[in-house]
Amino acid sequence: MLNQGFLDDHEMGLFPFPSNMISLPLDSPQTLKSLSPSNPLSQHSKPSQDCTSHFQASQLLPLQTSNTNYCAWGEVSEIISNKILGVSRDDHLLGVSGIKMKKFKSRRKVREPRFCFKTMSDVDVLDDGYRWRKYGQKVVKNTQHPRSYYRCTQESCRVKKRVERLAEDPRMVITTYEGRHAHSPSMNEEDLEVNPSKFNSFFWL
DNA sequence: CGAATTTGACCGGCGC
DNA sequence: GCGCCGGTCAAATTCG
Repeated sequence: MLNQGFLDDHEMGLFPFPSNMISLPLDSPQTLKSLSPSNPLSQHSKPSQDCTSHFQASQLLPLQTSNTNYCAWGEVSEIISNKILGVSRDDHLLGVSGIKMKKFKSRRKVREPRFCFKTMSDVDVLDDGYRWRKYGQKVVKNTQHPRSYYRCTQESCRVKKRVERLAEDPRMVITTYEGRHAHSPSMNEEDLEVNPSKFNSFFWL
């Protein structure tokens, strides 16, 4: 696991990755801030001049929990797609959520909220505190690396995630979460003793 | 031997 | 209607 030092303590507070996960956007936070003049999020959520603030877990939450706001969430994903993953609005090279949202809008189909991010890691499956069972793998068009599909092992929890490596940089892992966990992360007793609040604010909590 | 993974088949949406 | 494509299923296989 490479540590590029993107997240300092302060940023960890904004977006609480597990300690073994390193967020590594291609663009710096400053670059993301430059999106703000055309930030589509301002129509749907609290006005913000700083796009990076939408990476705060606290502000992501309302977008994730409301079906009526899924368009706004799509815009979030699209920003991530454009600025972090480096794909354009009309680029179908990667099947990430931001691109898919165009179809969602036209079909008015309610979909589970999604969140995708990119990490630099030797391993495909990052330890995010939840247990996952693989249910499929697919080679998607124009990519040399297969995409893996995982479901949360918890009964009655429908959260899914897919994992793929970036074609341009195989060191990069793109993880896309879909849905909300209806339970706490599963962890062994050792974790509970050492750090009982380790995952308390992670992602959908 | 039960659980997890693999992998080809299948399905539904979409574009032509 | 047909073919392509992404996503899922489920039988077979592997793993612990």
